[in-house]
Amino acid sequence: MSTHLRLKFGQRIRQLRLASGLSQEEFADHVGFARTYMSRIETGAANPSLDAIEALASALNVRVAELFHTL
Amino acid sequence: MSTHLRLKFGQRIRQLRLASGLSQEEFADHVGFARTYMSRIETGAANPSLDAIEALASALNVRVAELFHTL
DNA sequence: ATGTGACTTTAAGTCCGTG
DNA sequence: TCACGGACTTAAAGTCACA
Repeated sequence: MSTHLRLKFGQRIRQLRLASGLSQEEFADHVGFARTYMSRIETGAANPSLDAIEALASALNVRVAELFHTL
Repeated sequence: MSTHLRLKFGQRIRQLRLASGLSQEEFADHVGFARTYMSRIETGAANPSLDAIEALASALNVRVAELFHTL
């Protein structure tokens, strides 16, 4: 039940989102997610599906594998 | 709505599961999933969560990033 | 040994708000 | 601008029967 990965994943998403210069809400709109859901993803509270992970990677212009390289 | 990734992900899981010499049912037991759910994952019908993906990687003794390297 | 349909239970994901 | 909560709605997760 390790929430490690969710936490690290969220931190990674935030890192890349900040690098893109977007606010959480702007980015959420871009991905097509609710802003509250983006918050929960970045804080590690959410457990996103593969489709959701793919949407995040796509919005960040990186491949899914790159989201996990550092973890 | 691209199911591409789910399909490719399922194929990758099946590839690694077969390489380990386990049947779908044996592997499902090892991961802690229902056999029918494993079938859906491998066929791309299921949209597994990050926690589920982590459990699969763990059972296969690979890092999550490795599951996505080839996709 | 695997895929699928029909089903129930749990959690993902949305939308309203607050500090 | 973001974290967090409550009350939703939709889909993931798991069970069972059958081909």
